[in-house]
Amino acid sequence: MNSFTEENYLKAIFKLSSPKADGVSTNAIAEELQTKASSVTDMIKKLSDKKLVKYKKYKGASLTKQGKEIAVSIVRNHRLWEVFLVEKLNFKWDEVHDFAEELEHIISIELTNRLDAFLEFPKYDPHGDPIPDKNGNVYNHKDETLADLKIGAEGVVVGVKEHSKSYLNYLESLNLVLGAEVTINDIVDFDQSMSISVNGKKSVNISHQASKNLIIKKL
Amino acid sequence: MNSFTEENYLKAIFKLSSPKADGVSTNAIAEELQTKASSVTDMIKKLSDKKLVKYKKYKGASLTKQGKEIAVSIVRNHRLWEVFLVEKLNFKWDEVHDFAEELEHIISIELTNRLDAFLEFPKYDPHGDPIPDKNGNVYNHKDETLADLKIGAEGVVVGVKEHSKSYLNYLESLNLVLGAEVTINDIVDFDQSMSISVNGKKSVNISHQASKNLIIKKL
DNA sequence: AAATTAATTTAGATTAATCTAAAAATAAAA
DNA sequence: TTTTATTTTTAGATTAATCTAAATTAATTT
Ligand SMILES: [Mn+2]
Ligand SMILES: [Mn+2]
Ligand SMILES: [Mn+2]
Ligand SMILES: [Mn+2]
Repeated sequence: MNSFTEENYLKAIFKLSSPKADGVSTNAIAEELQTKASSVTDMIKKLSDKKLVKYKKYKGASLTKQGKEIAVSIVRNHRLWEVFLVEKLNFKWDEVHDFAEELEHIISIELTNRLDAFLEFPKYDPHGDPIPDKNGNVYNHKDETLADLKIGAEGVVVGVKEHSKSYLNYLESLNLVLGAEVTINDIVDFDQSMSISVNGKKSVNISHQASKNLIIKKL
Repeated sequence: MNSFTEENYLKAIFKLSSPKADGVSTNAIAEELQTKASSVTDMIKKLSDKKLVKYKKYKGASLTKQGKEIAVSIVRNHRLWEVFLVEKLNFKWDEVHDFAEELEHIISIELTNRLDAFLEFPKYDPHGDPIPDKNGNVYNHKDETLADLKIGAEGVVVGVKEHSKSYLNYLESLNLVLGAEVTINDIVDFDQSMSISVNGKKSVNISHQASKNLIIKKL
């Protein structure tokens, strides 16, 4: 068995991995987990001994097949529990992450699959993040954000790249929830802030900081 | 915040406490938690420092008001999650305890109360154990077991005193589930084993070992 | 009441996860 | 290609939870 700590390291390395770069740096993991580089070195050695992580001194860490399987199953768990908390217990999308951080560590394929069935096999979590299927396949959104759109373009909100309470609350106040339709009316050249219409209502303003974290599917 | 370990100690002391005796012995706690007496001494000192446990050297441990509140809220959590797992995810009554042992440590009054509401405020868990209410009140069953009944007596199964998989499976094979009606047809004087009818069906035999762990409400 | 047995506590070690500070390796700049 | 800056690793300490073995206190028997 793996400790919660080990599982959180696997999840962090999974999150920080990209198809291009070969290894995740010690500092990046430390930043993600709010810990120190020296602690990270210790842990990735340990995970390497357990054959969950590939590690070469000074060359960063990457997940083995087995390590990735565990990481994906935890992400699957996390997102399914978030769906449960929003759909069944009526929590808001900004309230569920911390609970899911704990629930995700109850590792049981049987439990996860039954939860999945109970929720009727959701494809996305309350933040638009894709839920990995039984076999560990994840189909991520194209990484197109509101900030990438041109004047006149239209799109639908399909996800967020930032999960803080304050950001999610702010989006909600603008009705920029999942499924909302957006039209770009104007872009200010100076700071790239935008005037947009949400669901055809009157124009509101949104900063670049906010627009670049909103994932959009163009219409 | 308290660690899982600390919470498990509080729960153990709660479980072992009785209105009559004043303190729970070190050895009893060690036995309950499958650990050593010396470890227990260390932990109850720590919980005493935190004012969750009253402790006098060599005199055993008991919960303070605050310690008891925490223990009861964990028990409430545990039993509600067990109901969820059986009622919503269709697990069997012998499959849910270990999951609940983990779920119970996600401490949030809000989460617990919403789960309670979602489950429509159940009074008992899948093993017949009473679920403490919002205010921490628990109404236990009278401690009358099948073994206490006389020949000719009738009763309803309302709970179990033993939660092992093998016992629960055995009961199920005899249809001795919650709500089943039992009639005592005969008692063998030698070993106190019983011949009983379940829901009016033909007589089956049950050992004293098994009958004394089945909680019954007389009709 | 003294001796024996049982229960409990203390002393000292161990393991996991963490940290700070210093050393070593790599990357970037001059 | 040296020098400097950054990143990463190592060395050594710390804290929580555990253990074994020894010492102490309490309970039970003689
Ligand atoms: Mn989340
Ligand atoms: Mn999410
Ligand atoms: Mn249980
Ligand atoms: Mn139960």
